[in-house]
Amino acid sequence: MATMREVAGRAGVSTATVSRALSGNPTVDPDLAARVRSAAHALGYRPNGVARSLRRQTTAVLALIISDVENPFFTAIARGVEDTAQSAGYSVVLCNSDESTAKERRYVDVLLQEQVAGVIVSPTSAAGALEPLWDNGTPVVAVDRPLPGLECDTVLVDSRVAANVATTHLAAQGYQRIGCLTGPVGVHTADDRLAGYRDALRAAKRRSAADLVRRAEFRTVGAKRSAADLFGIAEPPDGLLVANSTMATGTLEAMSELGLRAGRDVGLVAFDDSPWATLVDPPLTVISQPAYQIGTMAAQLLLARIGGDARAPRTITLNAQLVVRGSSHR
Amino acid sequence: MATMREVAGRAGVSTATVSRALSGNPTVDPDLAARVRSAAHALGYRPNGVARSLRRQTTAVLALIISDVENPFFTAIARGVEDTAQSAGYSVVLCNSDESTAKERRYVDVLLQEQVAGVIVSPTSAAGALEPLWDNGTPVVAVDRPLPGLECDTVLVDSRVAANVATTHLAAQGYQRIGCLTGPVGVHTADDRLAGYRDALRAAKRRSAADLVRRAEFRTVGAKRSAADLFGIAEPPDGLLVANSTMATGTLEAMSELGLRAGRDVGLVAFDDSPWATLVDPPLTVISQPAYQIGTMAAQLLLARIGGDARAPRTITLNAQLVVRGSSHR
DNA sequence: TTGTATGCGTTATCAA
DNA sequence: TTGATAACGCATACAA
Repeated sequence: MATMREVAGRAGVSTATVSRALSGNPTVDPDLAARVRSAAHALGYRPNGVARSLRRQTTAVLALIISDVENPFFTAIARGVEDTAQSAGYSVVLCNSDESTAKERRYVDVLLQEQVAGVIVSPTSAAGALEPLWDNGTPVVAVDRPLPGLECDTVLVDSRVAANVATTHLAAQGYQRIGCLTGPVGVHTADDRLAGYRDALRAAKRRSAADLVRRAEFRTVGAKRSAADLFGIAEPPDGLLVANSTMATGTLEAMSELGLRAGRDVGLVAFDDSPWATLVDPPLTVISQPAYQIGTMAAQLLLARIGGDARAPRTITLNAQLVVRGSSHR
Repeated sequence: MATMREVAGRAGVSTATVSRALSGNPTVDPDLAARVRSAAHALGYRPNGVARSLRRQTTAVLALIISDVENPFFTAIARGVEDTAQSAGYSVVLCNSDESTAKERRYVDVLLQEQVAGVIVSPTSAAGALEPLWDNGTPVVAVDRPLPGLECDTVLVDSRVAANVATTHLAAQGYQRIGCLTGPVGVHTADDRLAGYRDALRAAKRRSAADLVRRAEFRTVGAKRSAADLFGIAEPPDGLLVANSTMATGTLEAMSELGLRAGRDVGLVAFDDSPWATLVDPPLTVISQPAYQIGTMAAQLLLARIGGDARAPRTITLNAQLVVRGSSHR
C-alpha cells in the first residue's frame, strides 16, 4: 500500500502538504493540490485508517452489539443503524452478544481497544459489562432495553402498552383464560411485556392466574417446551400472548403437535411481525415493532453525541402496532 | 485510558518491559512481570488496539461481507464465522453489501483502510470490486458463490446437484409441468440452481419449457410478482423449484392469494430451511444448506491464510440435503 | 502557502 | 534479563 511519503515524493511536496491537500484544506495551492491528487491516484493511495485513528484518537466506526443476530428484529435494527451511519461516513461493526454477559464484556473490551467512536447496544443484562465504555467516555445508546442506573440515550418501544393492547384485544375477542409466554426474569422486555399483560387482565377484571404464565429463553426450543407444558395443565389457556417471534415459532410447533388450532382453540398474539406471519394458517396476529426506525434513531442520537452534543440524555419511546389477523379470533 | 507509559511508571520499569510482561514473554523476570500486571490492573490498563495495529501492521479483525443481513442463510454463516473467529482471538466486522456492487466496493475500501486481517465475502458480482484486496495482499475467502477469475479459497454448496435432486424428487412425485423461480442472471447460485433444475428435466426426459422459468431478485416482493405471473399463464406449472427462502415466502403469498395449495395444486421445494418451514400448511419441503458450517470452514481457511498458509487455493464444496415435507406430494 | 518536526501508543531491534 | 530508541503512517503546531 502506498503511503503519504510516496505520494509526497511523487508529487514533489512534503507529507504535510499531501495531508492538507487530500483533506481538502483550502490553504493549499490549487495546482499543487491537483498534482497531489493525481499522484495519489496514480499510486492507488489509500489513507491508512489505523494510523489516522491513532493520530486523531478516534475512528469512523460505530459498533452495534445485539443479543441475537438470527432474530429478524435485531437485523432490522442493524439495517437502520447501518444506513444512517453509512450516510454519515461511518461504518458499523456488528457484534453478537448472544444474551451472554461474558460475550458482551469481551466485545466491549475489543471495541475499546479498537477505539470505536460509539456503541449502540441492546443490553444483555444490567449495565455492569458496559461500564468500561462509560469510564472511557465512549458514547453509548441503548436500544430495545433500558440501562437502569446508567444515564444514556435510549430508544425503546412501549412494550408494556403494546402487551396491554394485545391482551385486551384477546379478552375482547372472548378468550377467557389468557396466558403469557415471556422471556427470562430480568430481561427488561420480557418483564415489561408480562407487566402489560397483567395490566390488561386487571383492567378487564380478569383473575390473572399465575399458572398461566411461563418463562423461557427467547428461543424456539425453550418456548416450545414451555408452551407444551402450558397447554398440558388441567385448565389450559384459551388465549396466549407470546413475547417474541422466535418464541412464536416454538409455540406454533407445540400447538401443531397437540392438534391445537390458533384462533379456534387458542387466541394467539405474538410480538414482532415476520415475513411468514401471514403464511401460517390462520395468519398470525402480531405486535409489529418499528425495528428499522429504532436503528435509525439510535444512530442519529449516537452520531449527535459523537459530534459533541452534551444535552441531557434522551429516551425515545416508539409505538408498536397491533396487526390483527386470523389467530386472534374464532 | 491508561497507557503503557503510566503502567511502566507505576511499576518502575520501562515500557519495553511492560510490553514484554503483558504479552507473556518468558524472558522477563517473574517478579517484575507480576509487578507489571498488578500495576496494569490497578490502572485499568487496556492495550490500545489501534496503536498495536499500526505497529504490527495488522489487526485481529476479520470482515464478513454478505449480501443480505436479513437473510437467515447469511446470518447463520455469520454465526459460524464469528464462533470460529472468536475462539482464535479475532473479532468480526459484519458488512451488508445488499447485493450492491457499489456498497461492496465502499466496504472493501473501508476494510483496507482499517487493515483487517482478512475478508470473507459472498461476492455480489464479478471480482472487480474485490480486486483492491488482492492488490493489498489481504487474504480473501469466498462463500456461497465463487469468484471466477480470482484464485482464492472458496466454500460452496453444490447447488446444482441439490437443485437436480429436488427437481427429480418433484418429477418422481408425479408433477408434470415443473417450473423454476430463481434469482437474477449472473448471480452464480441463481444460475447454478437453474442449471440443476434443467439437468433434472433432461434426465427425466421432460420437455424443459422455457416459459416455466422466472427470474426475480432474491427478495420476497419480486418473487411474489413472478410467481403470480407464472401461475397466471395458459398452462401453469404444477410443480416449482424456488431458489431461496425469501423467494419462498413470496411464492407462498402469491399461491395463497390465488387459492393454490402446495402439494395438492403445486408441488413445491425451496432452498434453505427456516424455522417457519414446518409451520405452514402443508409443511414446506426444503433443500437445507449447512450454513453454519460454511461459516466455520470459511473462517478456518481464512485464519490459516493469515497464519501464513501458502498452499494452493482450495475449494470446499459442501452438500445440501433435501428435507421432504408435505409441500412436495399430493 | 509550504515544510519541518513531533507525537499518537505500541512493538521490535539493538546494546548493555 | 532489561532499557533506550526507532519505527509504524498520519495530522498538526510552529517556523519559514
